[in-house]
Amino acid sequence: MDTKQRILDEALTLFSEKGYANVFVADIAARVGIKAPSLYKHYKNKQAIFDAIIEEMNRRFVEQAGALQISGTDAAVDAEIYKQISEEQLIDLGKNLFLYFLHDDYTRRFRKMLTIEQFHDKKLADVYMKQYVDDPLSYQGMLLGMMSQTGILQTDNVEIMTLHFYAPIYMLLTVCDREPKREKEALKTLEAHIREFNRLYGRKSG
Amino acid sequence: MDTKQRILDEALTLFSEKGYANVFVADIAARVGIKAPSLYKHYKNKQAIFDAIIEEMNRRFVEQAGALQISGTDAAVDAEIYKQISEEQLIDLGKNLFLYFLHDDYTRRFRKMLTIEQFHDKKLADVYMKQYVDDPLSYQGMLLGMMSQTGILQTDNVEIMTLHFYAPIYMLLTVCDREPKREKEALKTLEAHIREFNRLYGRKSG
DNA sequence: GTCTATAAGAAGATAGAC
DNA sequence: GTCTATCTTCTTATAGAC
Repeated sequence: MDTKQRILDEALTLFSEKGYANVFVADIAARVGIKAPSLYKHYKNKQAIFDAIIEEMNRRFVEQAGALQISGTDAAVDAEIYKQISEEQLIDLGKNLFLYFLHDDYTRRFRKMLTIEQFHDKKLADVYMKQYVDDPLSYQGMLLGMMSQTGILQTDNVEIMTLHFYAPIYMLLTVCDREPKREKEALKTLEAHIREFNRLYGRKSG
Repeated sequence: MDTKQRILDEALTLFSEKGYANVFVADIAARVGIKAPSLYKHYKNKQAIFDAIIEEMNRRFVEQAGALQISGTDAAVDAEIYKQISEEQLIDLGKNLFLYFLHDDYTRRFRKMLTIEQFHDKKLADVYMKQYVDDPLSYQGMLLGMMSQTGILQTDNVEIMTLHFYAPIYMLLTVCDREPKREKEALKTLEAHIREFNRLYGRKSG
Protein backbone atom coordinates (compact mmCIF):
# COMPACT_ATOMS: atom_id res chain seq x y z
CA MET A 1 0.00 0.00 0.00
CA ASP A 2 1.42 3.41 -0.89
CA THR A 3 1.96 6.14 1.68
CA LYS A 4 -1.04 8.19 0.63
CA GLN A 5 -3.35 5.23 1.20
CA ARG A 6 -1.63 4.19 4.41
CA ILE A 7 -2.26 7.66 5.81
CA LEU A 8 -5.98 7.20 5.21
CA ASP A 9 -5.91 3.78 6.78
CA GLU A 10 -4.07 4.78 9.93
CA ALA A 11 -6.07 7.98 10.25
CA LEU A 12 -9.32 6.03 10.07
CA THR A 13 -8.14 3.70 12.81
CA LEU A 14 -7.24 6.62 15.06
CA PHE A 15 -10.36 8.67 14.27
CA SER A 16 -12.57 5.65 15.01
CA GLU A 17 -10.90 5.15 18.38
CA LYS A 18 -10.49 8.70 19.62
CA GLY A 19 -12.50 10.99 17.42
CA TYR A 20 -11.16 13.58 14.99
CA ALA A 21 -10.31 16.29 17.49
CA ASN A 22 -8.33 13.97 19.75
CA VAL A 23 -6.08 12.69 17.00
CA PHE A 24 -3.02 14.78 16.16
CA VAL A 25 -1.42 14.93 12.78
CA ALA A 26 1.78 13.72 14.45
CA ASP A 27 -0.04 10.59 15.69
CA ILE A 28 -1.11 9.65 12.20
CA ALA A 29 2.35 10.30 10.81
CA ALA A 30 3.96 8.21 13.55
CA ARG A 31 1.81 5.20 12.71
CA VAL A 32 2.68 5.54 9.06
CA GLY A 33 6.35 5.78 10.00
CA ILE A 34 7.02 9.34 8.89
CA LYS A 35 7.13 12.75 10.54
CA ALA A 36 4.19 15.12 10.58
CA PRO A 37 5.48 17.62 8.01
CA SER A 38 5.94 14.85 5.42
CA LEU A 39 2.26 14.19 5.62
CA TYR A 40 1.54 17.58 4.11
CA LYS A 41 3.11 16.43 0.84
CA HIS A 42 0.20 14.00 0.51
CA TYR A 43 -2.70 15.99 1.91
CA LYS A 44 -3.29 19.71 2.15
CA ASN A 45 -4.22 19.55 5.83
CA LYS A 46 -5.85 17.42 8.52
CA GLN A 47 -9.37 18.10 7.30
CA ALA A 48 -8.41 16.90 3.82
CA ILE A 49 -7.48 13.53 5.30
CA PHE A 50 -10.84 13.29 6.97
CA ASP A 51 -12.65 14.26 3.78
CA ALA A 52 -10.72 11.67 1.79
CA ILE A 53 -11.82 9.00 4.25
CA ILE A 54 -15.47 9.97 3.83
CA GLU A 55 -15.08 9.92 0.07
CA GLU A 56 -13.53 6.49 0.11
CA MET A 57 -16.23 5.28 2.44
CA ASN A 58 -18.96 6.44 0.12
CA ARG A 59 -17.20 4.82 -2.82
CA ARG A 60 -16.89 1.50 -0.99
CA PHE A 61 -20.48 1.57 0.19
CA VAL A 62 -21.77 2.03 -3.32
CA GLU A 63 -19.40 -0.61 -4.67
CA GLN A 64 -20.39 -3.24 -2.17
CA ALA A 65 -24.07 -2.36 -1.92
CA GLY A 66 -25.14 -5.94 -2.42
CA ALA A 67 -22.42 -7.62 -0.42
CA LEU A 68 -23.00 -5.27 2.46
CA GLN A 69 -26.57 -6.36 2.91
CA ILE A 70 -26.43 -10.05 2.35
CA SER A 71 -24.71 -12.91 0.60
CA GLY A 72 -22.70 -11.03 -1.97
CA THR A 73 -24.86 -11.87 -4.94
CA ASP A 74 -27.37 -9.46 -6.36
CA ALA A 75 -30.86 -8.90 -5.06
CA ALA A 76 -32.73 -10.80 -7.76
CA VAL A 77 -30.65 -13.91 -7.16
CA ASP A 78 -31.06 -13.56 -3.42
CA ALA A 79 -34.78 -13.26 -3.87
CA GLU A 80 -34.96 -16.55 -5.77
CA ILE A 81 -33.08 -18.27 -2.98
CA TYR A 82 -35.17 -16.83 -0.21
CA LYS A 83 -38.45 -17.76 -1.81
CA GLN A 84 -37.87 -21.25 -0.46
CA ILE A 85 -35.81 -20.44 2.60
CA SER A 86 -35.58 -22.69 5.64
CA GLU A 87 -35.31 -21.58 9.25
CA GLU A 88 -31.60 -22.38 9.26
CA GLN A 89 -31.12 -20.24 6.15
CA LEU A 90 -33.01 -17.39 7.75
CA ILE A 91 -30.68 -17.65 10.74
CA ASP A 92 -27.73 -17.57 8.39
CA LEU A 93 -29.10 -14.46 6.71
CA GLY A 94 -29.26 -12.64 10.02
CA LYS A 95 -25.96 -13.94 11.32
CA ASN A 96 -24.10 -13.13 8.11
CA LEU A 97 -25.40 -9.59 8.09
CA PHE A 98 -24.52 -9.16 11.75
CA LEU A 99 -21.04 -10.63 11.47
CA TYR A 100 -20.24 -8.73 8.29
CA PHE A 101 -21.17 -5.43 9.90
CA LEU A 102 -19.31 -6.33 13.06
CA HIS A 103 -16.12 -7.88 11.73
CA ASP A 104 -15.37 -6.29 8.37
CA ASP A 105 -12.44 -4.12 9.26
CA TYR A 106 -13.32 -1.11 7.17
CA THR A 107 -17.00 -1.26 8.01
CA ARG A 108 -16.33 -1.48 11.73
CA ARG A 109 -13.95 1.48 11.84
CA PHE A 110 -16.16 3.60 9.59
CA ARG A 111 -19.18 2.91 11.76
CA LYS A 112 -17.34 3.82 14.94
CA MET A 113 -16.09 7.04 13.39
CA LEU A 114 -19.58 7.90 12.14
CA THR A 115 -20.96 7.25 15.58
CA ILE A 116 -18.48 9.57 17.24
CA GLU A 117 -18.62 12.37 14.71
CA GLN A 118 -22.28 12.24 13.73
CA PHE A 119 -23.44 15.23 15.74
CA HIS A 120 -20.43 17.23 14.64
CA ASP A 121 -21.23 16.90 10.96
CA LYS A 122 -24.80 16.38 9.78
CA LYS A 123 -23.60 14.64 6.61
CA LEU A 124 -22.18 11.83 8.72
CA ALA A 125 -25.45 11.31 10.53
CA ASP A 126 -27.08 10.92 7.11
CA VAL A 127 -24.49 8.39 5.96
CA TYR A 128 -24.91 6.42 9.17
CA MET A 129 -28.67 6.43 8.91
CA LYS A 130 -28.65 5.29 5.30
CA GLN A 131 -26.07 2.60 5.86
CA TYR A 132 -27.33 1.06 9.09
CA VAL A 133 -31.03 1.82 9.12
CA ASP A 134 -32.69 2.71 5.85
CA ASP A 135 -30.75 0.54 3.41
CA PRO A 136 -30.85 -2.64 5.48
CA LEU A 137 -34.58 -2.15 6.14
CA SER A 138 -35.22 -1.55 2.48
CA TYR A 139 -33.18 -4.48 1.20
CA GLN A 140 -34.40 -6.93 3.79
CA GLY A 141 -37.92 -5.65 3.36
CA MET A 142 -37.64 -6.68 -0.26
CA LEU A 143 -36.44 -10.18 0.64
CA LEU A 144 -38.96 -10.71 3.41
CA GLY A 145 -41.63 -9.34 1.11
CA MET A 146 -40.79 -12.10 -1.38
CA MET A 147 -41.05 -14.70 1.34
CA SER A 148 -44.37 -13.25 2.35
CA GLN A 149 -45.65 -13.48 -1.22
CA THR A 150 -44.74 -17.13 -1.51
CA GLY A 151 -46.34 -17.86 1.84
CA ILE A 152 -43.19 -18.76 3.72
CA LEU A 153 -43.87 -15.86 6.04
CA GLN A 154 -47.30 -14.51 6.84
CA THR A 155 -48.11 -10.87 7.52
CA ASP A 156 -50.11 -8.00 6.16
CA ASN A 157 -47.47 -5.46 7.14
CA VAL A 158 -44.11 -6.26 5.59
CA GLU A 159 -42.57 -3.03 6.90
CA ILE A 160 -43.24 -3.91 10.53
CA MET A 161 -42.22 -7.51 9.99
CA THR A 162 -38.91 -6.26 8.62
CA LEU A 163 -38.49 -3.97 11.61
CA HIS A 164 -39.09 -6.97 13.86
CA PHE A 165 -36.43 -8.89 11.99
CA TYR A 166 -33.77 -6.18 11.80
CA ALA A 167 -34.16 -4.02 14.93
CA PRO A 168 -32.81 -6.72 17.27
CA ILE A 169 -29.86 -7.25 14.94
CA TYR A 170 -29.18 -3.53 14.93
CA MET A 171 -29.40 -3.31 18.69
CA LEU A 172 -27.06 -6.24 19.22
CA LEU A 173 -24.64 -4.59 16.82
CA THR A 174 -24.53 -1.38 18.85
CA VAL A 175 -23.97 -3.51 21.95
CA CYS A 176 -21.01 -5.37 20.45
CA ASP A 177 -19.47 -2.19 19.06
CA ARG A 178 -19.25 -0.89 22.62
CA GLU A 179 -18.55 -4.19 24.37
CA PRO A 180 -16.89 -6.69 22.03
CA LYS A 181 -16.83 -9.25 24.84
CA ARG A 182 -20.57 -9.67 24.50
CA GLU A 183 -20.35 -11.01 20.95
CA LYS A 184 -20.78 -14.66 21.86
CA GLU A 185 -23.81 -13.92 24.01
CA ALA A 186 -25.14 -11.67 21.23
CA LEU A 187 -24.88 -14.45 18.64
CA LYS A 188 -26.86 -16.79 20.88
CA THR A 189 -29.50 -14.12 21.38
CA LEU A 190 -29.54 -13.44 17.66
CA GLU A 191 -30.22 -17.08 16.87
CA ALA A 192 -32.97 -17.32 19.47
CA HIS A 193 -34.45 -14.12 18.07
CA ILE A 194 -34.65 -15.47 14.54
CA ARG A 195 -36.08 -18.82 15.63
CA GLU A 196 -38.80 -16.96 17.49
CA PHE A 197 -39.31 -14.63 14.54
CA ASN A 198 -39.77 -17.65 12.30
CA ARG A 199 -42.20 -19.20 14.74
CA LEU A 200 -44.22 -15.98 14.98
CA TYR A 201 -44.38 -15.21 11.28
CA GLY A 202 -43.87 -18.64 9.73
CA ARG A 203 -46.50 -20.96 8.33
CA LYS A 204 -48.32 -22.71 11.13
CA SER A 205 -47.64 -26.12 9.55
CA GLY A 206 -44.00 -27.18 9.20
CA MET B 1 -30.01 28.48 39.32
CA ASP B 2 -26.62 29.41 40.76
CA THR B 3 -23.56 29.95 38.61
CA LYS B 4 -21.94 26.65 39.51
CA GLN B 5 -25.00 24.74 38.32
CA ARG B 6 -25.47 26.91 35.25
CA ILE B 7 -21.93 26.08 34.18
CA LEU B 8 -22.79 22.38 34.26
CA ASP B 9 -25.96 22.98 32.33
CA GLU B 10 -24.40 25.05 29.56
CA ALA B 11 -21.39 22.76 29.37
CA LEU B 12 -23.64 19.75 28.92
CA THR B 13 -25.47 21.46 26.09
CA LEU B 14 -22.24 22.30 24.33
CA PHE B 15 -20.59 18.92 24.95
CA SER B 16 -23.66 17.14 23.60
CA GLU B 17 -23.58 19.22 20.43
CA LYS B 18 -19.87 19.41 19.66
CA GLY B 19 -18.08 16.93 21.86
CA TYR B 20 -15.72 17.69 24.73
CA ALA B 21 -12.63 18.55 22.68
CA ASN B 22 -14.46 21.03 20.44
CA VAL B 23 -15.87 23.05 23.29
CA PHE B 24 -13.63 25.74 24.73
CA VAL B 25 -13.79 26.94 28.29
CA ALA B 26 -14.48 30.40 26.90
CA ASP B 27 -17.58 29.08 25.07
CA ILE B 28 -19.05 27.72 28.27
CA ALA B 29 -18.27 30.92 30.15
CA ALA B 30 -19.84 33.05 27.41
CA ARG B 31 -23.12 31.14 27.62
CA VAL B 32 -23.16 31.57 31.38
CA GLY B 33 -22.46 35.27 30.93
CA ILE B 34 -19.02 35.42 32.50
CA LYS B 35 -15.42 35.33 31.28
CA ALA B 36 -13.35 32.18 31.14
CA PRO B 37 -11.09 32.90 34.12
CA SER B 38 -14.11 33.36 36.42
CA LEU B 39 -15.08 29.83 35.70
CA TYR B 40 -11.99 28.57 37.49
CA LYS B 41 -13.39 29.90 40.76
CA HIS B 42 -16.12 27.25 40.45
CA TYR B 43 -14.24 24.32 38.93
CA LYS B 44 -10.59 23.35 39.07
CA ASN B 45 -10.38 22.88 35.30
CA LYS B 46 -12.28 21.80 32.22
CA GLN B 47 -12.08 18.11 33.05
CA ALA B 48 -13.62 18.78 36.46
CA ILE B 49 -16.67 20.24 34.72
CA PHE B 50 -17.00 17.12 32.62
CA ASP B 51 -16.61 14.88 35.66
CA ALA B 52 -19.24 16.84 37.57
CA ILE B 53 -21.67 16.31 34.68
CA ILE B 54 -21.11 12.56 34.76
CA GLU B 55 -21.58 12.53 38.50
CA GLU B 56 -24.82 14.42 38.27
CA MET B 57 -26.00 12.15 35.49
CA ASN B 58 -25.37 9.06 37.58
CA ARG B 59 -27.16 10.64 40.50
CA ARG B 60 -30.19 11.50 38.38
CA PHE B 61 -30.32 8.10 36.78
CA VAL B 62 -30.40 6.38 40.13
CA GLU B 63 -32.92 8.86 41.50
CA GLN B 64 -35.35 8.46 38.63
CA ALA B 65 -34.79 4.75 38.02
CA GLY B 66 -38.50 4.04 38.05
CA ALA B 67 -39.64 7.12 36.22
CA LEU B 68 -37.03 6.60 33.57
CA GLN B 69 -38.40 3.25 32.58
CA ILE B 70 -42.09 3.72 32.76
CA SER B 71 -44.96 5.54 34.47
CA GLY B 72 -43.19 7.05 37.43
CA THR B 73 -44.53 4.65 40.00
CA ASP B 74 -42.52 1.75 41.32
CA ALA B 75 -42.16 -1.62 39.65
CA ALA B 76 -44.51 -3.56 41.89
CA VAL B 77 -47.32 -1.10 41.28
CA ASP B 78 -46.63 -1.10 37.55
CA ALA B 79 -46.72 -4.88 37.55
CA GLU B 80 -50.20 -4.88 39.09
CA ILE B 81 -51.41 -2.54 36.39
CA TYR B 82 -49.88 -4.46 33.55
CA LYS B 83 -51.27 -7.80 34.64
CA GLN B 84 -54.51 -6.71 33.04
CA ILE B 85 -53.16 -4.43 30.34
CA SER B 86 -55.03 -3.64 27.14
CA GLU B 87 -53.49 -3.11 23.72
CA GLU B 88 -53.92 0.64 24.07
CA GLN B 89 -52.12 0.57 27.40
CA LEU B 90 -49.30 -1.44 25.90
CA ILE B 91 -48.98 1.20 23.18
CA ASP B 92 -48.90 3.88 25.86
CA LEU B 93 -46.16 2.01 27.69
CA GLY B 94 -43.98 2.00 24.57
CA LYS B 95 -44.79 5.55 23.55
CA ASN B 96 -44.18 6.96 27.01
CA LEU B 97 -40.82 5.29 27.25
CA PHE B 98 -39.88 6.50 23.79
CA LEU B 99 -41.05 10.07 24.31
CA TYR B 100 -39.46 10.34 27.75
CA PHE B 101 -36.10 9.24 26.40
CA LEU B 102 -36.45 11.50 23.39
CA HIS B 103 -37.83 14.67 24.93
CA ASP B 104 -36.59 14.90 28.48
CA ASP B 105 -34.06 17.65 28.19
CA TYR B 106 -31.43 16.25 30.48
CA THR B 107 -31.80 12.71 29.20
CA ARG B 108 -31.52 13.79 25.60
CA ARG B 109 -28.36 15.85 26.08
CA PHE B 110 -26.75 13.20 28.27
CA ARG B 111 -27.44 10.51 25.70
CA LYS B 112 -25.96 12.58 22.89
CA MET B 113 -22.85 13.29 24.92
CA LEU B 114 -22.49 9.63 25.84
CA THR B 115 -22.81 8.71 22.20
CA ILE B 116 -20.11 11.13 21.12
CA GLU B 117 -17.66 10.42 23.92
CA GLN B 118 -18.24 6.71 24.42
CA PHE B 119 -15.11 5.48 22.67
CA HIS B 120 -13.02 8.14 24.32
CA ASP B 121 -13.88 6.97 27.81
CA LYS B 122 -14.88 3.35 28.43
CA LYS B 123 -16.89 4.34 31.51
CA LEU B 124 -19.27 6.27 29.29
CA ALA B 125 -19.90 3.29 27.06
CA ASP B 126 -20.83 1.35 30.18
CA VAL B 127 -23.22 4.04 31.36
CA TYR B 128 -24.84 4.18 27.92
CA MET B 129 -25.22 0.42 27.74
CA LYS B 130 -26.75 0.19 31.20
CA GLN B 131 -29.10 3.09 30.65
CA TYR B 132 -30.38 2.33 27.16
CA VAL B 133 -29.97 -1.40 26.77
CA ASP B 134 -29.62 -3.47 29.90
CA ASP B 135 -31.86 -1.58 32.33
CA PRO B 136 -34.78 -1.14 29.93
CA LEU B 137 -34.57 -4.80 28.89
CA SER B 138 -34.48 -5.89 32.49
CA TYR B 139 -37.32 -3.68 33.68
CA GLN B 140 -39.57 -4.35 30.74
CA GLY B 141 -38.67 -8.02 30.88
CA MET B 142 -40.09 -8.01 34.38
CA LEU B 143 -43.32 -6.36 33.27
CA LEU B 144 -43.78 -8.51 30.19
CA GLY B 145 -42.94 -11.56 32.29
CA MET B 146 -45.87 -10.67 34.56
CA MET B 147 -48.14 -10.36 31.57
CA SER B 148 -46.93 -13.70 30.34
CA GLN B 149 -47.69 -15.33 33.69
CA THR B 150 -51.25 -14.05 33.70
CA GLY B 151 -51.73 -15.22 30.14
CA ILE B 152 -52.12 -11.79 28.56
CA LEU B 153 -49.04 -12.54 26.48
CA GLN B 154 -47.92 -15.99 25.44
CA THR B 155 -44.32 -17.10 25.05
CA ASP B 156 -41.85 -19.53 26.48
CA ASN B 157 -38.96 -17.10 26.08
CA VAL B 158 -39.61 -13.84 27.91
CA GLU B 159 -36.13 -12.55 27.14
CA ILE B 160 -36.63 -12.73 23.39
CA MET B 161 -40.15 -11.38 23.65
CA THR B 162 -38.77 -8.39 25.54
CA LEU B 163 -36.12 -7.91 22.87
CA HIS B 164 -38.88 -7.94 20.26
CA PHE B 165 -40.74 -5.30 22.22
CA TYR B 166 -37.85 -2.98 22.99
CA ALA B 167 -35.37 -3.28 20.08
CA PRO B 168 -37.64 -1.40 17.64
CA ILE B 169 -38.16 1.33 20.24
CA TYR B 170 -34.41 1.61 20.73
CA MET B 171 -33.78 1.73 17.01
CA LEU B 172 -36.40 4.44 16.44
CA LEU B 173 -34.81 6.41 19.27
CA THR B 174 -31.40 6.38 17.59
CA VAL B 175 -33.09 7.49 14.38
CA CYS B 176 -34.81 10.46 16.01
CA ASP B 177 -31.69 11.49 17.90
CA ARG B 178 -30.00 11.94 14.55
CA GLU B 179 -32.97 13.18 12.55
CA PRO B 180 -35.56 14.84 14.79
CA LYS B 181 -37.76 15.46 11.75
CA ARG B 182 -38.57 11.77 11.61
CA GLU B 183 -40.27 11.76 15.00
CA LYS B 184 -43.82 11.83 13.67
CA GLU B 185 -43.14 8.97 11.28
CA ALA B 186 -41.36 7.12 14.10
CA LEU B 187 -44.37 7.42 16.39
CA LYS B 188 -46.61 5.95 13.71
CA THR B 189 -44.18 3.09 13.20
CA LEU B 190 -43.93 2.59 16.94
CA GLU B 191 -47.68 2.24 17.26
CA ALA B 192 -47.89 -0.19 14.35
CA HIS B 193 -45.03 -2.16 15.88
CA ILE B 194 -46.78 -2.57 19.22
CA ARG B 195 -50.10 -3.51 17.62
CA GLU B 196 -48.32 -6.21 15.66
CA PHE B 197 -46.39 -7.26 18.76
CA ASN B 198 -49.68 -7.65 20.61
CA ARG B 199 -51.18 -9.61 17.74
CA LEU B 200 -48.16 -11.93 17.62
CA TYR B 201 -47.82 -12.55 21.33
CA GLY B 202 -51.36 -11.85 22.55
CA ARG B 203 -54.04 -14.36 23.37
CA LYS B 204 -55.56 -15.74 20.21
CA SER B 205 -59.05 -14.93 21.50
CA GLY B 206 -59.81 -11.25 22.12
C1' DG C 1 -16.63 36.23 42.19
C1' DT C 2 -15.64 38.82 38.31
C1' DC C 3 -12.49 41.14 35.56
C1' DT C 4 -7.96 42.23 32.36
C1' DA C 5 -3.60 40.82 31.21
C1' DT C 6 -0.65 37.29 30.35
C1' DA C 7 1.96 33.05 30.87
C1' DA C 8 2.53 28.29 29.25
C1' DG C 9 1.93 24.86 26.21
C1' DA C 10 -0.16 22.28 22.56
C1' DA C 11 -1.07 21.40 17.79
C1' DG C 12 -1.44 22.65 12.85
C1' DA C 13 1.10 24.10 9.24
C1' DT C 14 5.22 26.11 6.52
C1' DA C 15 10.26 26.87 5.02
C1' DG C 16 13.94 25.15 3.14
C1' DA C 17 17.81 21.62 3.22
C1' DC C 18 18.69 16.99 1.58
C1' DG D 1 9.22 12.69 -0.28
C1' DT D 2 11.33 13.04 4.01
C1' DC D 3 13.59 15.56 7.37
C1' DT D 4 14.67 19.48 11.21
C1' DA D 5 13.63 23.86 12.65
C1' DT D 6 10.32 27.15 13.30
C1' DC D 7 6.19 30.00 12.97
C1' DT D 8 1.53 30.85 14.15
C1' DT D 9 -2.51 30.29 16.29
C1' DC D 10 -5.40 28.71 19.55
C1' DT D 11 -6.62 27.25 24.24
C1' DT D 12 -6.04 26.28 28.93
C1' DA D 13 -4.94 28.13 33.05
C1' DT D 14 -2.88 31.58 36.41
C1' DA D 15 -1.82 36.30 38.51
C1' DG D 16 -3.40 39.94 40.63
C1' DA D 17 -6.54 44.18 40.72
C1' DC D 18 -11.26 45.44 41.97
